[in-house]
Amino acid sequence: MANNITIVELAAALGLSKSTVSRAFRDSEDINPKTREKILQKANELGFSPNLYASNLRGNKSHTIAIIIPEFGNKFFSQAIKGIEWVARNNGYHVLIYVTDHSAEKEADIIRTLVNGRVDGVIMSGSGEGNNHEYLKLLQNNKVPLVFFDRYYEDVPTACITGNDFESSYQATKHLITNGAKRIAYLAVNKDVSIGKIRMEGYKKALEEAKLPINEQLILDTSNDVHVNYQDIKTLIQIQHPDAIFASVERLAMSTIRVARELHLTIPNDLKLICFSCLDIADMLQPSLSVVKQPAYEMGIQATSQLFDILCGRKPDGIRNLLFLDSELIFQHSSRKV
Amino acid sequence: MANNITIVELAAALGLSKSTVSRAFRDSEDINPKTREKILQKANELGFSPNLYASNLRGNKSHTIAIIIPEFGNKFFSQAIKGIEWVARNNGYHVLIYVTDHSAEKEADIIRTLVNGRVDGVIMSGSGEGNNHEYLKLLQNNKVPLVFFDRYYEDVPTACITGNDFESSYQATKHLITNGAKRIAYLAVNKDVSIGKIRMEGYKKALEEAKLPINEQLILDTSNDVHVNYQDIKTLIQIQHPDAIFASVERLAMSTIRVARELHLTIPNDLKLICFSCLDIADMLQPSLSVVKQPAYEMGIQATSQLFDILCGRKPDGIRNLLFLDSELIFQHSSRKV
DNA sequence: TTGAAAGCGCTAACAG
DNA sequence: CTGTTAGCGCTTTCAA
Repeated sequence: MANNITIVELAAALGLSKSTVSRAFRDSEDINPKTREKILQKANELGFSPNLYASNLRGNKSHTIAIIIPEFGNKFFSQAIKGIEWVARNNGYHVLIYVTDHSAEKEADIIRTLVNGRVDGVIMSGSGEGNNHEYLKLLQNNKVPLVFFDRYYEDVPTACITGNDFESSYQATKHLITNGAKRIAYLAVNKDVSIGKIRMEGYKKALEEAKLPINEQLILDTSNDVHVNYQDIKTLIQIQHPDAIFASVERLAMSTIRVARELHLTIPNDLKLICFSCLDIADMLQPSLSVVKQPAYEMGIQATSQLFDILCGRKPDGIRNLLFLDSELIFQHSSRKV
Repeated sequence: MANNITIVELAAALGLSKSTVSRAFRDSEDINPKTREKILQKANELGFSPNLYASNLRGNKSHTIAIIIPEFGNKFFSQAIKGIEWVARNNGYHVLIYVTDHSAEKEADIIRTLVNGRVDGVIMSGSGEGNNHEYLKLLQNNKVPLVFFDRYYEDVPTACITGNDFESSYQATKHLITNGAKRIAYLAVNKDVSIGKIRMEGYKKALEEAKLPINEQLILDTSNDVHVNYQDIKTLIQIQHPDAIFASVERLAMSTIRVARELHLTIPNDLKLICFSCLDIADMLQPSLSVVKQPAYEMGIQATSQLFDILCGRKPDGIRNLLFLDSELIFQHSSRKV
């Protein structure tokens, strides 16, 4: 709860006016350095600091940004947030965090709480579902710039930092083919989000190029429920007998490993596996896991830098502007020919 | 940037007074439901929402809490934050996040930015270093309650949710002994923080009970630099030849696995390993990793609930109050007798 | 260089 | 149930 002592009391204690005290806390040069010194010292002594809400109300800005992400817990988002927090702090900004659990509805709710001045900008990885992104207009109407990272909506014109997912998916799939795979299953996340679609297109391109059939039975659209996914993956493997799996996100690969274990299938002998993941211990898994590793931290840094570019007027808002950062392909045992 | 349209304009557009409009947005019952409906509808139409900073300035509260943690990226903190965010949102609160990189100085800096009304409460896992926690008095002076989770400072009287670390460490060490270990090394984090000390005490108790010597050479106080730790662990193993290692945090166990690999030591044959970790794929590692698994999500939930208890006056602030949540001991291959 | 005064947009008595 | 009014604590002209 805000400070008890106010600028008026501080001023009184010093025999000055509140305007002078106020100046001491701004970058104002209209003040005698000695006076400022005296004020700052007294403030420190009395434990005074200017009330944030009064300042913001006058100044009309919050020095706060929001991060909105669909899930929390994998290395990708952890790293990205770390980057975001770092840049924000260096710019004297604070960071609010929101998790949607992949619910577009929650996403919309959150957005609605942000347009009353709470934040100066938003960095978001989209939760997908539906394609009505009207609520994002709220941000625009309130001049709150938005920057996407990783998962963006194609119909929303704004800056966006993402991976070179088409190319990586293509390369990853090609790698599986090179290693002898012929029936490669693709585990998709939400096809409504950019990455759901694009990663799949890379996969399809590799198949086409190798003259392998694109079998829709081998493409599994997954949910956000880990148990449902487990069952679906199990069924897919039992019925379709793929010889390789390309998981578009880490958690699907983990479920795959558990299913394989239950079905007594050996990776990579019976089933090859590769996935998108930022796990730093992929090489310690049994078997070591082949991954497409996105530069998560860098993505966070870039997204936030772009947001500040917009906030500082160095770049315009509301312009579609995609920046692709290269992922690293790390081939280990899980995808290798045996 | 805040909304352009104000409560006054909305009132004008409806031919009402601004107090009536204000009431429509509070839980006030002093308003005709029909009027409220009309107001809310018009507000929606005009894209109005009450300016946050004006409300906060009047109401003297921010509906925001802060999380301060030393590091970011391991499952423990991810899960805890998830719990915190969940409870906060259910209470209509927003969550600011701050990472200190284990720097007590940064921690103090952050605290200083929080006492101007920015937050109503703070949830923190201490970064340790030094034992001058004077800066935390700032919070108390400004009536901003603080709740610790996991890593607390013993000299700060406040609520604290942590694991039953003494018991878990004791059990984990005992387990290593039962499985034949005689020279058990302990990898400590910062001994200034509660967990650094307490986890080590559990380790020592188990040794004493088994009449094994407590060898300070086998206790490694680690830094926050992964490379330095790697070297130190390597040196420890090469010179002291421990037959087991108890790592007090996950990342130290990961470094140990890498060192063992470099030195061609097999786990658990040449070296047994157990550690504190919330990793959900500990069983997929090679070898599967024995862990002390703290209820991270639950800890976040409990810490935040307690904070709200204090905020709502259901509990007093500034009282030392430790709550211990039981960890789960999961023994897998890395610590087993061969 | 400092002070006086007018709000920022909203809330909460109080009166009607 | 609705309107009037007096601030919340600060910033920022404008005048001194």
